[in-house]
Formats: sequence, C-alpha cells, structure tokens
Amino acid sequence: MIDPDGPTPVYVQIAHAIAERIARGDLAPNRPIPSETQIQQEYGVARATARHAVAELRKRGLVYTVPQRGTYVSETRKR
Amino acid sequence: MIDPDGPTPVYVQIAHAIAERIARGDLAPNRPIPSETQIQQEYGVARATARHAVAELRKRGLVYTVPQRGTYVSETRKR
DNA sequence: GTGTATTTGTTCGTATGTATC
DNA sequence: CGATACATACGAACAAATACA
Repeated sequence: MIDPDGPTPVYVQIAHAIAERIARGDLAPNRPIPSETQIQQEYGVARATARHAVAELRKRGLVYTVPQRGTYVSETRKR
Repeated sequence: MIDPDGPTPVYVQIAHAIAERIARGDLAPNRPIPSETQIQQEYGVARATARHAVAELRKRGLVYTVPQRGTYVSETRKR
C-alpha cells in the first residue's frame, strides 16, 4: 500500500491512507485514530514519520490531538 | 559501566548487563529482575530506555513479563 | 473493606544524530 | 542545502491491575 521508493513521501502516503479511512467512515468523528506506535507498526516506519503523517492530518483539520491521550477525528463541520 | 557516548545503544548495554546477571545466576529463574523504575535509577536512564532494555531481553527469551506484576527470569530450557 | 504504593501499559511532546536524496 | 526517514533517548502524564498494610 505504501511505496517507500515512490515519488510521494511516505508520511504523505500514510496521511492519505488514514484520510481515506476517515472519509469512508471507518474512523468516526471524535473517535481515536491509530496511535503513533500503531502507525509505526502498521506501516513499518519510524515514529518520526508516523508523527509527521499525523501532523499532516492535523494541518488539514481532519484530526485533533489531545496530549497524552491520543488523536481524534474532527467533528464534521456544521453546515 | 554504561557508556552513553559509546557506539552501542544504552538500552543494549543495559540489556547486556542484566543478561550477564542472569547468566551468572545472580538473577535466578522465575525470580524478578529489577523493575523499570529500579533500572531507571540504577542506570540513570529514562523509563522508555529501561523498557527498551527489558523488551530486548524479552525478545531474546531471557525473561517474561507479567502485566502489572513484573518481569521474571525465564526458566532454563528443559533438555 | 479501604486506601496506598508498586508495576507495567500506553499516549503524545521534544531533542539529537545519522544517512540519503 | 533542505526535505525525508530512521534510531535513539529523555520527559510527562495518565490508566489499570496488583499487592499490601
């Protein structure tokens, strides 16, 4: 699923994969996404890379992080 | 005893030191090895490093951990 | 029965060093 | 040089189960 040798950075690929799980409803609002450790194991990357991926999702507003608790899927914007 | 600036990672050095104590019989089968907190203090390292060292010993099959209990020296393999 | 201390489990935050492209 | 990525290490906080007085 992740291509370490591709042109797209691994952390972007992982962020994209998680974003899809959110879009699909696999990961619901206010529910935790995989922890950094789980991402490390699931994708076989270093923690720094896992963190980078999460930071990417946070930057896009898809998730929010609670220190020492975890990272959760943002609530769908009211409309 | 532990060299933080050496080429060998601190957690490996600590794992090695404890492995020697086991090999020497200083730590007997089914007896607890030092807790993570004790390892922290004895070697002056962070808990994450102490845990890493214990994980290393577990990986080698030298010890087994009982959640909320402690980590114990594995029984000598029957032969 | 009740509280306290101990121990491992788990999480995110941060920094440093190395290597590669 | 900067971005990416890995490994190591320290810090801080809280949870949960166990052990014991």
